[in-house]
Order: sequence, then structure tokens, then C-alpha cells
Amino acid sequence: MKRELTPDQLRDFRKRLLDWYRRHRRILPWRRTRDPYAIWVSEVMLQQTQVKTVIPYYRRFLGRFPDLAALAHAPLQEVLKVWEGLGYYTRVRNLHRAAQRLVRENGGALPAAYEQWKQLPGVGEYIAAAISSIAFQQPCAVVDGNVKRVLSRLFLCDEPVNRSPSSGVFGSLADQLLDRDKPGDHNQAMMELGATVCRPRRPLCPRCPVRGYCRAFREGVQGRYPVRLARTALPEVSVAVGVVHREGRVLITQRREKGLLGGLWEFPGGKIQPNESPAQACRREIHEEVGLVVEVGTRIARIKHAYSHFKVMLQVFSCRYLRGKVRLKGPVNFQWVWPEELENYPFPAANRKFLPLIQQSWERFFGPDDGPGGDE
DNA sequence: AATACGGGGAC
DNA sequence: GTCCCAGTATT
Repeated sequence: MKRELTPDQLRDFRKRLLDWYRRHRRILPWRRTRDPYAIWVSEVMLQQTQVKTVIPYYRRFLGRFPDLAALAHAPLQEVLKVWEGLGYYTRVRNLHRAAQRLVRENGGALPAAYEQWKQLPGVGEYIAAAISSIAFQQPCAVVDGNVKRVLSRLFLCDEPVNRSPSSGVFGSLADQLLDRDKPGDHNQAMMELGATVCRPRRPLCPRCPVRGYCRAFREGVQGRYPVRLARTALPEVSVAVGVVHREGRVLITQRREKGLLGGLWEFPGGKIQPNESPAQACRREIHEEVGLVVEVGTRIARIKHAYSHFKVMLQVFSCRYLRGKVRLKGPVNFQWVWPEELENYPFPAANRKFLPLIQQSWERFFGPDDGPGGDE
């Protein structure tokens, strides 16, 4: 892999890229501000998440938490509620923690230097380079999925882009190309090129401002780059979930902060074991997780959902509370809520899919009265 | 060096 | 269905 460009070539490459960017960049909400806090929020949201998905979340988040202090002083549950549906919830917990730390230890000021950013929770090499270059004009090259794809094609680089971490070749290539006079625009131009021209499939090479430097284009092998390691198939699990009704309210539980869907609320349930019916699993799991004895009624939904490392089939049942007092094993909190109140809690997307079915299914099968009472 | 961590857009 | 997205933390 030949990858050295002459100083003249580098100058020309940077100019072509920057001219193209200034003419063709998309107007995006976080490109209309110079507020480092706002740019930070956008970078956190954009991790592994497409621009189109982020835009409405970005607007809502900044409307609700317009500055660092507003975020730092908000309860985590409120922050999670605004993040609900965006995924990778550790991102927002880290953002919240970082905001609190900066308010407490740094007078609410944001750092300018890469090394300072890097020390904040949730800020890795990419975000540290992105913010310090875009908001503070520091000469740090970013390497994200777009940049790796562009570099992979430019230099016919055989390093797999999805290996962790990708050895460092992409970092040194990006660093070589970086325009140290305009690092922020240069970085955004590289990413924009990857997003809109040097796309994963069917790249628009005729529109590429630097195709003259692209070895993949010259050799007509754009389709074979970037090189990517094959991924293994996602395992599948079946889960039974119960909506436990009692006197018109339903039981929800909160997941612990660490791990999958940390801090979110959900309906109790768990894995269906071999030789067990979904309804049996539902009753057993509710007894194990929250200590209640319930009557499992009708199945109100079957939900297929894919997470990043496995797939689930959720079988959701309406349940009638019979007896027992809530004793949690697993969840860290619980609440009996009226159906109208469900909107106030952050739920995983898979749970949100059946929220509208809860009230009507209960009334259809058990009548519109108060539901079962209890001896608690 | 691998794995955990969401959800959805685009095909 | 599949691929992959402005990655980071943990093990």
C-alpha cells in the first residue's frame, strides 16, 4: 500500500476537498452553531447513528437542556426520557456525568484541548478530535466510519475497517492528510465526503473532488473496499413479558444502570426455557423477578426485535394480579402506574411497540371495570 | 484483541 | 431479510 503524497499533492488534495465541502455540504443543525456544548451533544448522538435519525433528537435535547448547566442539573431520568429510542444509553449517562463533573470541577467551562476532552466519560478518540478541531481549531484528525472508508479506497488499504481498534493505519493516514490551517472544516469535509459521495454502496465517484488521488477509482475496485471482517450471526432468544394489572394500574420495573438498556423501565419477564410454554415462562419469571403470583391471560402481542448482539422474540401477556408483595430480584425499582402515566417513563423500543395495546386488550378480555383488587 | 452496547434508515 | 451508521467502555 503506497500512501505518501508529495507536499504539492497534499496541498492540492486539501484545497479540492475543502472547496467541494464549502459548495456541497448539507445544512445540518449542528453546523449552524459554534457552541461547543451543542457540538458535543451532536457528536455523542451521532455515534453509530445516522444523521437523519439524530436531527429530531438533537433539537429536542437542546431545547430541553440548552446549556451545560441545564444538563448537569437535570435528573438522569429526565435526560433518559429525552434520549428514549436513540439507543446506546450509556452515551447519555456518560454525557450527563461529564456535564456534572465540568460544572463541579471546571466552573462549567468546556476544555479546548484534545487531552482534556479525552479524559471525560464517553469521550473517546473520535469525539475528542472532533470537538477540539471543530469547536476549538485544534489540529486533530478524526477517524470515524466515513473517514476509514474514504481512506481505505484512496490508498487501497486492506486493513479491515471493523477491527477494533483498526491498528492505527487509518489514524496515520488521516493525520497525513489533515489540513492544519482548517482542521475543523477538513475533518467535516472528510466525513461529509464519506457520507454523501464515497458511500458504502454505489459510490458517486464522478462527483468526487479527490478521485484523482483514489487508487480504488483508478483500478475500478471501489466495490471491494473497504475490507470488512465477516460478522457472526446474531443468536436468538425468546422472552415472555407480562403486563400485570391491578386495580386499573400496571406494574413496571426499572433496569439497573449498568448494562443493556441501563436505567430504562420495562414490563417484567424473562427467557422462555426449553420445554416451557410462553405463558408458563411469563408466570414463573414474574414470580422470580418481582415476587408476585399472577394469572396469565391473553397474549396481546408478539414483537420481534434486534439488538446489537442478539435478536429477541417478545411474547407479551396480559396478567391479573392474584397475590403477593413486590420483592425485586434483578430490577432496582418498581412502580404501579396508570396507563396514561406510561408516557412519562423511558422504555426500550421493543416495549414501546405494545404500549398502545395495553388498555384496550385488558378491557376487551376482562371488562372495563377496576380490575382485580389485592390484599396488600 | 474481543465483546457489549440500540435502533432504524436504506436497500 | 442484510448492512451499517460522525464509537466507547469493558474485559
